[in-house]
Amino acid sequence: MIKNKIISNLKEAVNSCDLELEKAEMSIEIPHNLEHGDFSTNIALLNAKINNLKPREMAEKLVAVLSKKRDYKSVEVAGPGFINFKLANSLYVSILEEILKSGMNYGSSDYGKGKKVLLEFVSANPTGPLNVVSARAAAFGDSLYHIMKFCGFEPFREFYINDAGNQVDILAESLELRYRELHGERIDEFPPEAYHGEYIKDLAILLNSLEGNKLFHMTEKDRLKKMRNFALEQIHMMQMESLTKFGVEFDNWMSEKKMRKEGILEEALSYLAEAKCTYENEDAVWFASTKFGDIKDRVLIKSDGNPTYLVPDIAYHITKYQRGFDVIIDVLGPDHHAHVSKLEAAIKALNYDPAKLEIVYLQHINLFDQGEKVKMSKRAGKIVTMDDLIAEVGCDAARYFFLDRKPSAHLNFDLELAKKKSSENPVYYIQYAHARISSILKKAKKEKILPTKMDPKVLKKLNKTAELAIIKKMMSFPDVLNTLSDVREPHRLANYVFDLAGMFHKYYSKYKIADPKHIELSQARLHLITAIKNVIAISLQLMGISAPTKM
RNA sequence: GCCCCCGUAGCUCAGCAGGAUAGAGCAACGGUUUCCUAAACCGUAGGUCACAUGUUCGAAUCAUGUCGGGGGCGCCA
Repeated sequence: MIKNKIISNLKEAVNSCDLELEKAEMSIEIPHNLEHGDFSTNIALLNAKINNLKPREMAEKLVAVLSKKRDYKSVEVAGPGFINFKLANSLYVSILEEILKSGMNYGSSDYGKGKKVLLEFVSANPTGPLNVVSARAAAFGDSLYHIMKFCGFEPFREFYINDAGNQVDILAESLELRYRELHGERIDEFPPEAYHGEYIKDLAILLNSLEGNKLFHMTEKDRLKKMRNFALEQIHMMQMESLTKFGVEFDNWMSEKKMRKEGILEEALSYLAEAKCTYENEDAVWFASTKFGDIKDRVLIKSDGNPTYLVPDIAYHITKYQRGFDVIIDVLGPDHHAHVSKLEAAIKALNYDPAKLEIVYLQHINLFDQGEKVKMSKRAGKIVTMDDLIAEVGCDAARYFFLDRKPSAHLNFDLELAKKKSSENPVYYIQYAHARISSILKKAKKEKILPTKMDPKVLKKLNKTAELAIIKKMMSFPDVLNTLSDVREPHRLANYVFDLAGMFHKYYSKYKIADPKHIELSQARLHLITAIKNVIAISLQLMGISAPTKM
């Protein structure tokens, strides 16, 4: 909003000076150094050449016009040709008023222009409890959903259930073995590819309590089918429960089994055949993906007649396109980037727009406890699950720690730190700022110095550097949200709110906020911290973290 | 061999659609409480932004290459 104002002022000035703009995309920045003003632009550096001027000369011409505006305390040329703006205090006041008026809607916008966005995340195999990578995906996807919604996109959350295919058969067989064990059978060698986790034993016990030995009277085929459906259903419920506990919801659960029943695999295959990019070789059906940028051709139908995982994957993505999304975001784990070349090839082959598909890769997580890396082995069934983690550090800390890092970076998760209730732990530091403000407001209310309405004359009392800096920080909030909804990086919000909380704590310890001796000044400050509280609360809400009023 | 991610303070990491003097937290050291929540604050110290070349008014940021770390490359999913 302020930025737009500056841009239009600049363009006016350019016109009135009879100058030209070669590169219209100048930057309007908030300089790190306060001496460089509140905002700064490089317009003259970018466009001096075309006007046959030196950057500083062009900047001076513009400044001559701009400094007549009332919104700026000063407009100056600096360095190699930057133009630095200092805002008039009245502008700060009007910004603060706007923040307060917007309340919990501050920062929301129509920036996304109602673009329909499909966000697919977690999509863990239904063969076991959710692990920490799924937890990271859940925190990431859910926050991105809320942020994009807040920024005017129309996002849609989807979980793809891989409930068909080979690994599901292995799941059924694993359960069968545990079930037979329960009935006294000795299993000498539990196959290495089977699922070894304790949860399979629990499922066997549960199944046994429901069915007893009835299952042995069925044919093997029927029994395995029963095992499979039972395991899938139970594990799916387990996963949903974990996600609910974590505060993560989905708009749709897409079942591969169901899609297969609807004949969507055959449909996908026939589309590819129609596009003339399949062929047979050695009893298998191949996709000529090299025609579309892949490094080698891929098998679609194995020589045993079964489809590879690629077919349902392509079929699923066809549905994503058919459902009319403008943006399709796949949040994938660290071991999936090899899929994408094949998938993209298929999308090109079928003439869908590959630019609509965006892949976000989440990287690995290493858990550390007491400085030691926690060793996990999926094979031996020794993994830390999402439930373990939540039980250990709590939802708030877990979500914050997952969001604090950019998705593409490996994440070292310090369990000890996440459990700490001190300023070392950033999530407490932020929540504490919120609680502290709540407490001050409560006290001010009791002492009857809490203002009931806004008065610009009162707000003008805010003129300390720290106060203006905080307003400036809050002023950038909508921009931060818009940018991160564009680049899909919620970690920027975590960083932002941490900074804001820090600014508040420092401000608090330096200045008395609610002081009955100075009513007007106190009221102005109470307005200021109310605004801070709102911005912190909004940020935490978007990250799925609670904002306590008392700690 | 090919592909993806990472390399910034002792540690964990921000900053990267190019901008002015590179930031924060932790750890280290030294301080702050008759005062609205000390779950806080202040101060000190700490850097060849892995390296090289290029692009330009300007590079931690972009490009190419090198080195180092992590992960991935089946008619498994």
